[in-house]
Amino acid sequence: MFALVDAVAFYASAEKVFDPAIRHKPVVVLTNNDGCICAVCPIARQLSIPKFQPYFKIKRYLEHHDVVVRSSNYELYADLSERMMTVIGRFCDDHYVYSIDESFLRFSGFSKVISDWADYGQVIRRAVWRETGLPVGVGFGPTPTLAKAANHAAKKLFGYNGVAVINDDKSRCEILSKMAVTDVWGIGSRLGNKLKQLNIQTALDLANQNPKAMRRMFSVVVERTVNELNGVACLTWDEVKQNKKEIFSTRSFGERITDITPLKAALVTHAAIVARKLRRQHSLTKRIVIFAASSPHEEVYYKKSMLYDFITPTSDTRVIAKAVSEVINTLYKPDTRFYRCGIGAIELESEYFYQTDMFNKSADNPKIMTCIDTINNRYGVGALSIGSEKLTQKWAMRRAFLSPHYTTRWSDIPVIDCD
DNA sequence: TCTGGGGTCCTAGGACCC
DNA sequence: TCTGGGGTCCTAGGACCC
Repeated sequence: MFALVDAVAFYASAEKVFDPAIRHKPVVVLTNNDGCICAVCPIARQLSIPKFQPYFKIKRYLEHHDVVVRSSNYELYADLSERMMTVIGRFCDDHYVYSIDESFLRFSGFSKVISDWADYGQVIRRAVWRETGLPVGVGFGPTPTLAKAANHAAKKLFGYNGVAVINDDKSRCEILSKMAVTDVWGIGSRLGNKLKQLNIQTALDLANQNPKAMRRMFSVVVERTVNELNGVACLTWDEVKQNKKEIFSTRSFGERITDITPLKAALVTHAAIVARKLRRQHSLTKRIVIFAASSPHEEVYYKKSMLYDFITPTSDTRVIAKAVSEVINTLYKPDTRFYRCGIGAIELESEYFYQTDMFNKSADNPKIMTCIDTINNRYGVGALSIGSEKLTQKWAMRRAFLSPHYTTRWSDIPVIDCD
């Protein structure tokens, strides 16, 4: 049995945890640079606020309906996420954090102990609520795709109260028949449109297709989805937990940049983020892509990207930052209004099977990196960083509606006034 | 006045080489 | 006279997810 646990409108719910005044109000959270709406709480959802619309386009509508608007407080969300995942982890024998607010759980042998999965789901919900103040939905299913579907039912369909279980054909058909095909994990709007032309409307319609025919018409991914919807496991636990094959860090700037110094500072910061992510999954990269670009909405669009190959694969922040120094002059173009930049590690290999080079000594120093990671894990990311990250903060993101860092900054800790 | 997220994986098509 | 294969690498863009 698998389960998928995720938070209801995570960012918006996180904003409500330490701010009782907005708990019963419509709340939305914006993406980086206050660009788009990315989270809509259930109360705000009733106002049919669309996700991923540019904020400035619906600003007036939000004001008119007295909607509380917040910038992304990533420091707060990351910390609450970690607490939430720690609680969830207690209830299964293995779990995999799939994104900041969702986690796959695996239960092997639990069926002998647990007679009622729905009850068990409520136990998990109550524990997370009690210990973090976050509302979560829980979906159980015999395959990861069905667990995802049950999770959808738990949160969106009437009568489930936050927990749904698929454990026989009746519950499976019941839930899948009420789900649109585009609510299935892996079926987006494009595939959805094509499927609708074949009169495949609901998730159950899709489940009833011939898997081989689906493969011929679409892809092996759709075939796998059909099988999974029928309880035939195609994604093994190891595949669900697989390491990333590419790791990117990209960001748009708070304001357009024309100087080379802030561009370099931003890219070195991305180098540090990518290297940290690589180390976390015990990977090294042989090749990275470094890019900078103007806004695609600009009249003349400028984008330059460069590949950089390392002689020996690396996950060392300093080595990747040095690559930035080497290419920055080629990337930079004077009088260009840079809008975003980033770095991606695109050819990864495991650090456990590292092949040394006979003629070139690796510049990596794992001990220094481990030391930096340990300090940053304890005192916060950025406590220790590469000097050129700090050259300037001119590129920092815009966050006009930022809430306090309640859990990660001493000065922001909530105070209860007892008078 | 002007504003438009970020991450991962996959594939089609072009360039180049033998 | 005219025809014409197959592999690798790179890039851009599509698709999906949250």
